Amino acid sequence: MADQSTPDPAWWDAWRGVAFANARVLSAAERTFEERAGFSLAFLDVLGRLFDAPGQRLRMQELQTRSLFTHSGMTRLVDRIEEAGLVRRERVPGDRRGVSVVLTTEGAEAYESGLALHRADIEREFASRLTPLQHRAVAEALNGFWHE
Amino acid sequence: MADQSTPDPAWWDAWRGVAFANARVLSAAERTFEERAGFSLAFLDVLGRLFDAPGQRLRMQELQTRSLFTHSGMTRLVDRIEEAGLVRRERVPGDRRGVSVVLTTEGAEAYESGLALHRADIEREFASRLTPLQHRAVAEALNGFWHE
DNA sequence: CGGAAATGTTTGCCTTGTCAACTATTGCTG
DNA sequence: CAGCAATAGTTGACAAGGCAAACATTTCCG
Repeated sequence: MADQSTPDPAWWDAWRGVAFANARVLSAAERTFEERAGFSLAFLDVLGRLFDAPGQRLRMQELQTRSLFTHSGMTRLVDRIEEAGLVRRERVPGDRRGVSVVLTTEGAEAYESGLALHRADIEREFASRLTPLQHRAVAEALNGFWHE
Repeated sequence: MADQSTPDPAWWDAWRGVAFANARVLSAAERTFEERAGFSLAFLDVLGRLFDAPGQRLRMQELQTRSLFTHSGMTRLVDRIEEAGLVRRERVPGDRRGVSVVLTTEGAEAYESGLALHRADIEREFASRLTPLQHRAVAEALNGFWHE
């Protein structure tokens, strides 16, 4: 059996905090985002990766590894974003298997305005509950997770 | 437009850290959990709420607000857990609308062994990457999210 | 008391995401 | 350069979750 004498070490509380904060904040932020922005947070995430990429384009593969979707999930997500006119698929010169996903002008605009909305939501639901000191401590402790 | 001169304040980095850590850790932990434990992390979450509840039972409503599912989602999740024999629905005496979800003996056992597995995964994927000081800092900063 | 509003839960329909299998293309190795 | 493994991406079948409406029961209130 598990060791009952160490019920909740600090790392467990830290993890619970992360899991709960993420779930609560995201579900609050997601609730109204779509109707205000016209698209979902999943779209925003993909648009952001493309926005920050050189040439505002990425291969499907890179999109898959940077965000947390499975292969087929990303195919269909990009399908929907493409239908909305925010990205466009292009053949990769020199590799006929590959596809580049390219941000359109409307996509870039949608991203910028969507991001502003989303940041305001996060500021209200998340940032306002922590002190500046806590912001820095959390950022410093967790920033290893989004590069590796 | 948004103020371009404050690109990424600390609270934004803190939020990105939370969101990314959650996604990465959870997807790594989820990958093999089901085959080892015999049930999903969603099950584990529900079983845990029941395990900690007085009488190891909760109304659907309480289950819904404590975990982060919508109403209809919880109905069907409990359906599946019940099919697996880990919980049982009982009528609430005095309110014929209500249902209590009660942990079975197998459910309690499944929870305890599942939790041990899960904690080992979290220790490996999350805890081992932070210092004890960081554990405490993150726990202290975020623990407001799982009580409110 | 009788009907309207509130509460507790489930159901129907649809969207989203996953897994495994499939097609197409490229790279490696003998 | 033949053949086989690896890479890139899509598809089909299906599971899981969301929203709104439905249903059943209880409470409120004139």
